[in-house]
Amino acid sequence: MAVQQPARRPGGRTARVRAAVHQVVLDLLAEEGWSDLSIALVAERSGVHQTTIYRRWGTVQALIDDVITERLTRLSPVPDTGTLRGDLEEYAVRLAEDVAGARGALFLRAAMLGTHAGAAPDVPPGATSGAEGPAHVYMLDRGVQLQAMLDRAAGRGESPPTLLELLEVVQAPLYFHAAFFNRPVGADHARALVDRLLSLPRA
Amino acid sequence: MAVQQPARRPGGRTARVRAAVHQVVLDLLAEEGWSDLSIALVAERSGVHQTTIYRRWGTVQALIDDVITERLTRLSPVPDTGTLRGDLEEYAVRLAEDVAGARGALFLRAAMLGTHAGAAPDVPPGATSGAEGPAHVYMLDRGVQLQAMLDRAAGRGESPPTLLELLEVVQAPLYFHAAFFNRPVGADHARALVDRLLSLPRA
DNA sequence: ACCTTAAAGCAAGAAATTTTGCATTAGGGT
DNA sequence: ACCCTAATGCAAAATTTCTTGCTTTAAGGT
Repeated sequence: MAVQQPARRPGGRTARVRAAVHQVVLDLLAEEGWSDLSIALVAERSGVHQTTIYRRWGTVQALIDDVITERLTRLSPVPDTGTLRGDLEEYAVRLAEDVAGARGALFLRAAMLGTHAGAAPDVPPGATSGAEGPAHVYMLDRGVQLQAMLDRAAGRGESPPTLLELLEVVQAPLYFHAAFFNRPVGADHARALVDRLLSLPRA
Repeated sequence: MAVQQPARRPGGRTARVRAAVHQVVLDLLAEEGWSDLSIALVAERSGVHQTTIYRRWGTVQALIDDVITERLTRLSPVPDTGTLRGDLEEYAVRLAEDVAGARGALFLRAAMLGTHAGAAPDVPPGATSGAEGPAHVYMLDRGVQLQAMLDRAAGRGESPPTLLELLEVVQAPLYFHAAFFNRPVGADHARALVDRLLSLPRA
C-alpha cells in the first residue's frame, strides 16, 4: 500500500475560510489600495483568525499571490468565435477591459510581484519550484490556451501569427498602458492592436 | 522681501548619507531579492541611523521609489546617431540590456509599484500630486526625451513613428519580457522590434 | 573664525506584526 | 452514530517595526 498521506481536508470549513479570506482581499485591493492590506485587517474583516491566515499563507505577499492567481486563472476562457480576427478582437477587448479599471491595474501589479522570491512557509501546493522561475504561472497557462486558439485558426486554413507576436503586439501594450499609465484602453484601440497584429508580414 | 525659506541643506553630509543609503538599496535589491529589503537592514549596512531613514523617506516603498527614479532618470540619454533607424536600434538594444538582467527586472517591478498610493510623510520634493497620478514620473521624462528624438528625425526629413507607436511596439514588449518572463532579450530581437516599428504603415 | 540651525545620531518607548502552545470545532472515513 | 485528527480559534509572549524627545554634529552664511 502507498505511504499514508497526511490526509488533507480541503472541504467544508476550510473551503469557506479560504473563500472568505479571498473575498476580503479582493475587496480591500479594490477599495483601499495596495499598501493598506495587512493580514490583521484581512483577519478582522473576514472573521478568520489571524493565526489561521498566518499558518495557511504566511505573508501578505503569498496571500495576494494566491488570490490573484486564482482570479486570473478563472478569467473568462479564451474566445472561440469561428474566425481568427473575431477571436483576437474579443480577446483583446476583454483583456483591455479587465486590465483597465483601477482594479485591473492593481491585479497587474500584484501579479507582477507574485510568485518570486519568498514562498509561503507552510503551503506546499503552489510552492515556487526553482530559483529563477521562468514566469508567472498564470502566464504559462494562458499561453497554452492562446496557442490553442491560434492552432484552431491554423486548422481552419487561416494563417495566424505566432504566440510570441500575439503577446508582443497585443498583450504587452495593453499591460503597459495599465501598468504605467492609469489611462484605460478603449475597445477601438484594442482592435487597432489586433489590426496591427494581423497586418504583420506573414512568415 | 520674499518669505524666508526654511533654507535646505542638501550638501555635504546629507548628500553622503543619501548616497550611502542609495548604494545599499541597490546592492540589496540586486543580491537579496525584493522582500528582504527592510529599513532596518539598510540602516545597518549603510551605517546611517534608522531614525534618519525613517525621517527622510518614511517607508521602504518611498525609499525604493526614490532610488529607482534616480537610477532610471540618470539612465544613458536617448541616442543621437544621425539616423532614425540608428537611434531606434541603439535605444532598443540598450533598453533590452538594462531591463534584461536580474537587476533590471527588479527595477521594473519596483518602478511599477512606485509613486502611487502612499507618499512619504516627510518628503515634499517628489510628493505624489494628484489622486490618480497618470504615470510614473520617469515615464513622463523619458517620453519627452523620446519625442525629441522622433522630432529630430522628422526635422531631417525622415518620417518617424509616433511616440505611442514607439512605446507600444518596442518598449512595451521589452518590459513585458522582463516583467513576466525572466528570459533576457537579445540585441537581435530588440532590433527586430525596431524593424517591426519602422514597417508599420505610415499615417 | 564664528554663529545659526538643518540634519543626523541616540535611546527609550509605543505600536505593529509574527510566533507558539494549548483548547475547541468539525471533516470525512468507518 | 462514532472516532480520529486536520483545521481553526484563542490568548499570551516574542519579535519587529516605527515614533518621539532630546543631544550632537557639521553645512553654509556672515
